[in-house]
Amino acid sequence: MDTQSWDYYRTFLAVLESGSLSGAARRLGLTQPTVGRHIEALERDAGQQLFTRSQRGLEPTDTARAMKPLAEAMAASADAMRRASSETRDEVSGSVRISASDVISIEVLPEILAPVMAAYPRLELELSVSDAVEDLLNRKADIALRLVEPSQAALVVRHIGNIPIGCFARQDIIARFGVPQTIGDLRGRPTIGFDRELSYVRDVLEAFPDFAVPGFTFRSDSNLAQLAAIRAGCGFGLCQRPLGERDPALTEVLHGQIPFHLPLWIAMHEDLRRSPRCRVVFDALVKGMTAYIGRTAPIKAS
Amino acid sequence: MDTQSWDYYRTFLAVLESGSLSGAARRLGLTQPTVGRHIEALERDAGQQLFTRSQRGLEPTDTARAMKPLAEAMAASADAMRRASSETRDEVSGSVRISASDVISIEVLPEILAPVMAAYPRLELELSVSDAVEDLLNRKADIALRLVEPSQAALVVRHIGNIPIGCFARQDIIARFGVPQTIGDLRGRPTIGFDRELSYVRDVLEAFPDFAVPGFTFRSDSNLAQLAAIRAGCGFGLCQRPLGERDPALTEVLHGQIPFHLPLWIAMHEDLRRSPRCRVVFDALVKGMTAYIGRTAPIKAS
DNA sequence: ATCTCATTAAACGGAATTGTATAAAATCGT
DNA sequence: ACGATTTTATACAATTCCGTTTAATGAGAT
Repeated sequence: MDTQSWDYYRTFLAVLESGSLSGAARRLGLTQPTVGRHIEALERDAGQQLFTRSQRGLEPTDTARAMKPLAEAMAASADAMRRASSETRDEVSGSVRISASDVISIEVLPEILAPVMAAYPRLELELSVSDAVEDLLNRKADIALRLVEPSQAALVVRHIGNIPIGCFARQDIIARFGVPQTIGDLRGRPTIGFDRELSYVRDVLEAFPDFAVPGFTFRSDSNLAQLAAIRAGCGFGLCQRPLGERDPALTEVLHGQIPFHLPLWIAMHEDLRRSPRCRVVFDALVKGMTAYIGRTAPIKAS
Repeated sequence: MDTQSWDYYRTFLAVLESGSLSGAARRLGLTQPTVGRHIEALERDAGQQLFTRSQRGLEPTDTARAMKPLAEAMAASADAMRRASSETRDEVSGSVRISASDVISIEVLPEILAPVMAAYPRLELELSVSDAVEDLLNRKADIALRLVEPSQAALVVRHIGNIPIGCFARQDIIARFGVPQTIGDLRGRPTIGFDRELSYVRDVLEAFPDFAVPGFTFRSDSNLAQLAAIRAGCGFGLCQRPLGERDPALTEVLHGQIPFHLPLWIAMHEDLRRSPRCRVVFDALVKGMTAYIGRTAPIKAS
């Protein structure tokens, strides 16, 4: 019936992720024979092999591969339990796990979170840089900042606003290549953009067919890399307008001609609404991100 | 770091649900001192009490209560792993957990599932009678039959159709009270309906304000109990038309005047699409439920 | 008021799991 | 081609964890 230790599932996941008994043992602080015995027990219970042994590790079978997301869900819940158990009553303490995109995580969140940490010395933060949407479902994060509307029940979501996108370049680039007046002027100038077309880029292009994409001369799918390229003077590129505006070395061009904006949502699991530590961080994020969007000069009517 | 056995979380959940160390020990097949040690270890790690001990059991603290849904999620994932691991490659075997409403579970599913079990002797089925929508998220079920559209990502959903609702009564009731010609005629006759207004009933009434609800003379929130009442001759009542039609003792009245129907959806987690055992059951359910809806005579245009 | 039945808490012996040590095999690099 | 460094698999010793037993405490019923 219930004759199976949950710990076996943990070592199962470690084996799956590390690819070998020895690697899993190192990660878990166990020994290789112990890990081997756990897998053995699981296979005995399942009535079939879960891994094909070889000399360079263990290859999972189809069954084991099908079990992986479940094991990951268990791990996420276990981590969330540790976080929840670290919270003391009526005091902001313990750990909060935040999930956000790379640009937001690196360019925006630190300055918002620093005063929170200063105000609550016993608060710990974990920042998961990820765009995976299902983070909150599987409790891989307590709070998520998303650029699409979370379509989940049992979530408390807050629509902060839309992050405007603008086209920026360094002054020396503008001095050398002049100020483009229309999007079409970008052709022939050095531009920074996407490499392979990401799905959301495709969506944007479908929505705005008028926005002719020039052939980018610097291509990367990482928004962070694009931002760094803009700052380094690789050419003209798109980025969130608040980021471009606060960098004194950058100047905006094509003002009002970029029809993109990113809807920003902050979401949290409903169960955490009464959790002081999550509540504090959630409120700080709402306030901070609102200010982040708000300090942008409004787009003048074209 | 990772210094905590996942088994402790299992015993934690058992203590939470049973309310005492002894009860949890009985359920888990452990002993009371062992369970006590597990909780002790968890509290040591959390740095705070999770339960207040008393002589009639353990009362969870707020922190422990906040951890409960996470522990339940772990348990659900662990169960799902056992089910997944029991599946052998290219053979329909192992266990499939189905979630459906009470009426569907009892009146419709058995006849659909019996031939499936006969065809695959090594297949096991678990039937969870529940209306909880988040069943699939937390992997508390492999396949769910729902009467509302599942608004979840990562699900493969199939809209089967709409289950028509009709008004039925036993012949002796009709003989004694006559055939009502309009809904208004139900007033004064014995009727079967809801007790407290359920949320979905409220939604229906909002959608069809013309449908004046008579004061029911037999009230229950259980659709199953209402059906039993109709069959027992308690009066006129609403039920799924396929159910009413196939019962020779019942006769439909007010044909075409009942504006309700229940949209029927069958949903399964995307990960299970390639699982033979789930696939077989899913397909059988789609076929069976389609037939269930389809054999109903269409409502004549009024 | 007393008896009975539950509960938790603590001490001790035993069993099961774990770790250590070693062998065997194969891959990767030189 | 051969050595070095992986890996898994097996035998044995030790520690940890568990179960049994006991005591203590309080609640509920007669």
